[in-house]
Order: sequence, then C-alpha cells, then structure tokens
Amino acid sequence: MGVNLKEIAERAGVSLATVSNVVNGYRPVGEQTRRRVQQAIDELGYAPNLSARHLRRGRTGIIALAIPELNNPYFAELAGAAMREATRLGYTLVMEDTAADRAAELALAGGSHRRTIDGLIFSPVRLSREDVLARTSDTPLVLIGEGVYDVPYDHIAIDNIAASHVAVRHLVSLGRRRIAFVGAQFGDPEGARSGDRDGVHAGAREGVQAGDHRQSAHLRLRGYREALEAAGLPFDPALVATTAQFGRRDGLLALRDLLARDRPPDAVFGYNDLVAIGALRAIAEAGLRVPEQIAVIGIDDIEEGRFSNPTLTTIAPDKEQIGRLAVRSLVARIEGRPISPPADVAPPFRLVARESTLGGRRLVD
Amino acid sequence: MGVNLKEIAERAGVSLATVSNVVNGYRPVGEQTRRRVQQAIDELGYAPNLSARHLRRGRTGIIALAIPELNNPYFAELAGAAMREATRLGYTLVMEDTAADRAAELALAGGSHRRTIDGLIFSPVRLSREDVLARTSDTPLVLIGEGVYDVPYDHIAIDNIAASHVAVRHLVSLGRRRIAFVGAQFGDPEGARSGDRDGVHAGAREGVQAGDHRQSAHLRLRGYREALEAAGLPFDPALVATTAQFGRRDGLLALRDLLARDRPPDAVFGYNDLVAIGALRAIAEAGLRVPEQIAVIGIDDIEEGRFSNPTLTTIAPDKEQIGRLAVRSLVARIEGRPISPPADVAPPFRLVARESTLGGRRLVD
DNA sequence: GTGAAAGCGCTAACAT
DNA sequence: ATGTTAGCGCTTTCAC
Repeated sequence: MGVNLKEIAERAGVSLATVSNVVNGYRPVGEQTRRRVQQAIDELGYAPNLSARHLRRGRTGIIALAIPELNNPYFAELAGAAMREATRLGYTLVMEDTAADRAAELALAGGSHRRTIDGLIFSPVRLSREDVLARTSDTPLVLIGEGVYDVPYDHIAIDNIAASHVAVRHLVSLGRRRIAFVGAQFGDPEGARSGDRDGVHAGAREGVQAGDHRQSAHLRLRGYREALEAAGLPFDPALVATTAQFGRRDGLLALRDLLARDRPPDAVFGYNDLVAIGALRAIAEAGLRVPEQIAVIGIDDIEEGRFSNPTLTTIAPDKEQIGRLAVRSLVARIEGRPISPPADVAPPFRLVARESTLGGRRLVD
Repeated sequence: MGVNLKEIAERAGVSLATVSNVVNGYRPVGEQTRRRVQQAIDELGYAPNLSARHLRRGRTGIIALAIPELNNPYFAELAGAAMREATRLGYTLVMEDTAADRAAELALAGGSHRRTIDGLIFSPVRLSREDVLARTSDTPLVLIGEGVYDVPYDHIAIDNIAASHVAVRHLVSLGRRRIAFVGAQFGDPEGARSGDRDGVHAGAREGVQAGDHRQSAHLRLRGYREALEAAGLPFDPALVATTAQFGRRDGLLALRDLLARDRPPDAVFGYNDLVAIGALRAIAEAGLRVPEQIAVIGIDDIEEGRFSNPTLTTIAPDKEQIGRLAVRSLVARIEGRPISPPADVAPPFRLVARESTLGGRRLVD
C-alpha cells in the first residue's frame, strides 16, 4: 500500500509523532531530526495516506462546488479559479452539477452528502430564501450568485442592481429607448407542479411580486426598471421576456418572440452572456443588424463573447476573485477560524463595451 | 461525528459485521435480521464514513479526470458525462486542469497523486508516447483524446484520420480546392527549452516527421493530407497553419496570417471547434463572407457552434459515450475485473453540416 | 447465518 | 523536543 509513517520513523530512528510533526508542522522539531526525517521521506517517497488522516481528523479535505450547469462557460471559468484556490489551501474540490433541478438543489442544501464533504459552495437557482433558511445540515455553506439573498450564510455575488444600472445606462447613452430585458423568471413548471405556495404564474408581464422566490432575475430586472426610470424611460412589460432557463436557446427563443411583435425593441439586455448570444443569433436569423437596429448587452464576460460576431458587450464580474473568495470563506468556516458573522461580499465588475453595442468592426484584442 | 456502525449494531441487537453485511451485501444476511438492521439505519439516518471505509479498503473511491483546460467546452461537456457515470458507479470524480502544461502532465502521469486517487482518466496534450511508456506508477490509467497512441493503456478517441477524411471530403464536395488546415503543432516552446530530443522546429511547413511527438494534430493533419490526395488535390504546405494551442485566439491569429497571403484558402479545416470559431471571427474581421469566400469546419460539436454566426459545420463525436466508456474501463481496472488487455476504442462520430459550409440562413434547431 | 477482534495509517492527548 | 499510545469507523479474517 505504499510507504507509511512507521517506515519513515524507523528509517529515521524517531517516533511516529515526530515524523507526523515534520509533515504537519504542528509542533516544533529539532533541526537535525527534521533533516533526518525529511531525508527518509524523500528516499522512500512517502506521501501521507489521506483516508487515514481524514478518518482521524474527522474531516475529508474535500469541498464541493455545486453549480447549475458545468456547460455554462461562466461557471467553468469560475470553477477554475476555485479549484486553484482549493488546491492552494490543501483541499480537493469536487464539482456537483445540479442541472438547475430543484430536487437536486434541495438535497444538496439538506446535506445529502453527510460525511463526504467538509463544506459546500453553492450557486442555487431553484431554491427560495425559505428553503435555505429551513436548512438544518451543519456542513459549512457559502453561497454564490444571484439565487438567494438575505440568508445567514456567507454570500458572494456582484451587486446585480448596480450592474443592471450600468448595463441599461450604457444602452440609454447610445440613444436606445425600447430596451428589452430577456431572462425574467416566473415559477418554473416543476416548482409549480410540486406545490409551490407562491403565485407561480404571476410572471414578469405583471411585474415581479414580492413573494417571487426566483430572486436572481428579479434583481437584474429591478435594476433594469430603476435604470429606465432614472433615464426617464417608460417601463413596458411587453419588453420583458421570461425564459425557462438561462442558456443560448432561451435567448434565441425569447428574441424570436420579441421580434415577431409590432414594435420590436431597439436594444436587448440579456440576463447573462449566453442569453445575449442566443439573442444575437435570433437577430441574425431575422436579418436585422446589430447594433444598428438592435444593440445587445449581457453579463458574465465569457470568452465566447470576445470572439462572437459581433463581439458581445458585457458586464464583467471578477470571476477570479469570486472563486477565490468563496473557497477562502468556506475554508475559514470549516477550520473554525472566523469569528465574523456571515458576510455579503460584492466583488467588483466593469463594463466591457464591444461591437454589439458600439458597432463598427474592431479587431479582437 | 454522526451515526456509526456500532450504534446501528446496538440498536438492532446484532454485531458490527452483520450491519456491515447489510450495507455492503458481501455475505448473505437473514431476512428478519436484515429488516431490523435496515430499520435502525433508517431511524438513525446512518451513512457510512467514507474515510474509514477507504482506509480499510485501501482505496479512496476518487477518480480524477485530467484535462488540458476546463474552459474548453468540449471538455466541460465530456466531464459532465464522466461525472454522471462515476456517480452511478459509486465513485467521486475530481477534475484536474493541467493547463496544457508539460510539467503538470508529467507529474500526473508519474503518479504525483500517490494514494489520493484510485485511478486517472487523462487527456494529455504535451506528453510523448515515450513519456507514457516510461510511466512507472501503478495507478490505473485510461487515456482519452488524440494526445498519445499505441501505448499499453485503455485508450478512447474517435478515429481522427477517418474524421478528417469526412471533414475534407465534405469541403471538397462543395467545390473547395484550397483547403487550409489550422492547428498543426510543432514542438511547443517549453518542450524545446526543456531539451526535447526531437527536431522541434521541424514544423508542419516541412511536413510532420515520424518522430514528432505531438500526435494529436499529426493524425488530423494526416487525414487531411490523405483526403486531399484521394480527391486529387495538391498538398500545399503554405495552407497548413501551426498554432501554439487550440483555442479561439489561436484560430484567429492563424487566419489573420493566412488571409494576409497572396492566395488565401477557400476553406478552413480547424483542429477543433474553438479554432474554427476563431477562424470565423478573423474572416469576419477581414470582411470576407462565410462560406461564399471561405468555408469553415471544425471538430467537437460544442454547443457554441450551434449558435454562432454563421453556425458552424463540425464533426460530432459521441461525447456522452466517450465519458461513459472512460469511466467504465477505469473502474473495471481499479476493481480488478478486466482480464482483457488494454483496448483502443473508437466511438462513433458524424458530420453535422451547418451554415459555415452550406451557407444560407437556417433557423437554429 | 452470525459474532469477535484485528488492524488499515494517522493525529493528538498525555507522557517524559 | 521527543516518545507512547489510544482510538477514528470500517472491513474482513477466523471462529462458531
């Protein structure tokens, strides 16, 4: 089974405890002893047996990152940053794809993992605030993204209202007046069937209700409304498109619908870059020109948008920082360090203007 | 630390061994006993402590999937399939991003993981066949992708030569005669600096040498040459573009270069979809029309290509099957089941023709 | 069909 | 500064 502590101890002529201390550095070790031990370790090629360590410590050294879809480049990019930080801190990060499924999200939040993970970084999209408040599992939890707000956990997400303001203001500054929002949510069908108590069919057309538990799109939608108001533009419910999910196809279908109307929009603010890219495609299919006839903006700054035709204007959150912060706060909780109460952190973001709003043909880079 | 076997045993009035057997089913257990135990398990909410199990069994239940970049949608899609299969078989899959770094790949192949993983699914891009042959680690290994061939490990990859034939034949059937190949590899700069013995600067311009260890692009390039020949078209080294990596930017830069030449190509066969998408962008920047002036085809069938402008023609490998198969073969080796020698499996693929070669404007779907 | 007990490799509490 | 030792919870002989 490979070299173990005992063999190292024998080879170096010291006790198990001393070797352990050289490896872990919990207690000071004499300089010569340390050298002898280190040499034995190198010669025999020792590496600690993690199962044993974890058993003894009562922790697994594994943290999970649960996201609604691995396929979404935003999450893939985020996951990269999180993985690097986890490795740096001596943890293994495993990914968990909830497929934006409410049952899967509930199971995760409820602690379906038992002893298999030390902590969870979670980006829920189908959970209500109440679901999260009802959680009993004591596995440390850090939330990311726009799924849930105002819960007693560390939470990391950009300021969505502010981001939406920036996006809409950008469009307004370019003279757009009929700005559509694509990616509003009403209760998803599954939630409805499984007996949600919220008025699930009170969709965006009627304005989002206070009780609506899909807060993600809610906030971006709210920022959108506020910014319109600030610009003195009317809020037109007909320009708010509801989508089932947040993928390319959703943006595509929404735009086909929007473009079939009497008075189509002159700009589209997509819930995220994927939705915006779907919109771009629908607009191209309709034979319209971006941004001359319709300008498009998204959120996320995924690499795809830097190479699309046209390139996509977007709000770029600091993904690296989000991933890093999430892992750090989680590990702090796991190791019992933080005296601090759960915090809400809003990493920076910035507007990246590209062809889909500015027009022209710019060289990538 | 949660409920353990002992508590269940006490509650059910049986021994530890019996509970263990109910949980694992290694030995038959009496019907009534089983029921009593099961009830205790349900009531107390028992879940086995994996660290302890792994320590005892000498395995961790963790397998790793090492890929050159998590950001590449092809791998993200593949990873999803692999994750599902791993879960199904009772394993946890962790992702490892080698960043296409040779040192990282060598470390992984060499078994830098020691006892932390039971097995490895690996898609190397910087490893030579010799590197893999020199491997001593006894951690079970399954290779995927085009990085390495003819090594004594299970290997899963589409038939690259055949796939390239199909791609080129498609372009030829559309009347193209000056077909460029984008994504050939010469020895990467790092490899060169660290003392590769192959003639690293013998690039594609001179034709790929037998000793070239970057076999990936090699095969697709070979298929490309063969198909040209079969079609009676000349092989023009000036139409083979070398790239450093296989991302969008690489395709973009390669095309800028190609388009600056005297006689630009009338079609582009990209090493993969990302390269092809970069090419699409460069062609748009140059104000040329796809496919009228230049047709473009890639390999991978990533979702992005279904929504790009124009949509991307591609060779679609069965990613679901590749992921599933890789996990299955690995688990078989881990659990010592297979009597069979290492096998080379070539999952099916198919041509998906879209706007970038067929032209027109087709509705997505 | 069931039970008793050894021990996987490690860490941490308690020595010295 | 270093050593001794008791388990962490489980699987797996070896008994019955």
